[in-house]
Amino acid sequence: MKSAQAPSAEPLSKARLRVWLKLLKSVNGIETEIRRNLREEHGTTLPRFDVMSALARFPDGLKMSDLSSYLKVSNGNVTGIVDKLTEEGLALRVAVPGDRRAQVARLTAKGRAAFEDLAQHHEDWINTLLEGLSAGNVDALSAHLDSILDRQMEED
Amino acid sequence: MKSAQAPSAEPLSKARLRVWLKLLKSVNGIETEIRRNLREEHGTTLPRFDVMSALARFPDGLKMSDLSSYLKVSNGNVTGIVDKLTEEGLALRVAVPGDRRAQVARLTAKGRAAFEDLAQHHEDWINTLLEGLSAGNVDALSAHLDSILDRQMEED
DNA sequence: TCTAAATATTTTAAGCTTGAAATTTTAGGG
DNA sequence: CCCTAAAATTTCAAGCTTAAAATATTTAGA
Repeated sequence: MKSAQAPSAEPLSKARLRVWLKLLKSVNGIETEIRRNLREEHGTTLPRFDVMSALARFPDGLKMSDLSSYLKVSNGNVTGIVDKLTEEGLALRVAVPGDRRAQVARLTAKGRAAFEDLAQHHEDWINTLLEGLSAGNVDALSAHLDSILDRQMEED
Repeated sequence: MKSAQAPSAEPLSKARLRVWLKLLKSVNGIETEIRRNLREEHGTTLPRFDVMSALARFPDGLKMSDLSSYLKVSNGNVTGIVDKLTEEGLALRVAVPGDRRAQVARLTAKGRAAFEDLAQHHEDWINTLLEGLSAGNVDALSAHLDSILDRQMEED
């Protein structure tokens, strides 16, 4: 007895490769535009925005190591970015009582205000860039991404 | 008379922002794994793979400027990468007859062989990373990405 | 022919990113 | 108490990336 599925002209691995390239192109296009907006309209960068965004979610601050694992970047990376934000008065480091190795990074009031402004514009940019997606499209796309993300959870 | 659409607890812009973050997470997760495989198993990097991949598609070679616009990166960027590939005997620059400003970058035989090996592994890695997507999922996801990409075409 | 603008590429400075090494501090076993 | 391992962070070297400046060449117009 034959297989239930029709023979495909293209193996599934090729179709997956093709959709991967399309995924990459979509994300890179949006990311390039966001970086351009951040630079030209706000004189900042995406890594800085990402760090500020993480710190905004944790008003009590985040240990440097928690910040880097949250953002999935190296420890050394966040060191430099927090250094710069601190020089500009947007963030600060606070000693952790009871552990002199650790420090917690926090946004200053100025940093919070700057982030609120950036975040609103960021949402607007994304809303425009994803104009082609209806509410239904968003849900369907989200479900497909979940099946990719599920696999990533497993491997750690 | 009331609007046909039910009031949503969450505005569409928030839903789009959420799916954008998920898109980013999916792509970054896959990309990190590909970079790790390229580094640990083949001693190379994604930018080098991308350049080799572009050159492999154009056996007669690509002008440096065509290469950078094809890859959507800066001119200066490909200069450095082609320099390194050339030092290693994987690529070479050929003068363009009739225009002494321009040069065409090409893969050497060694470069083509190296790329074939990388490309096969790359397809395998993607096939595994996207294991969660059936053929039908791939097509549906692809359609959604098209509606994002369509918009990117417009703005140039 | 001369020359200004356009084109192709490389160079440069600044910032991002990583993995690995170095530093400081803490924790635990003897 | 001592000493080794683990943990938190920073420093470092190397590579990627960009925008802008510099260089070289070609094109087109006066």
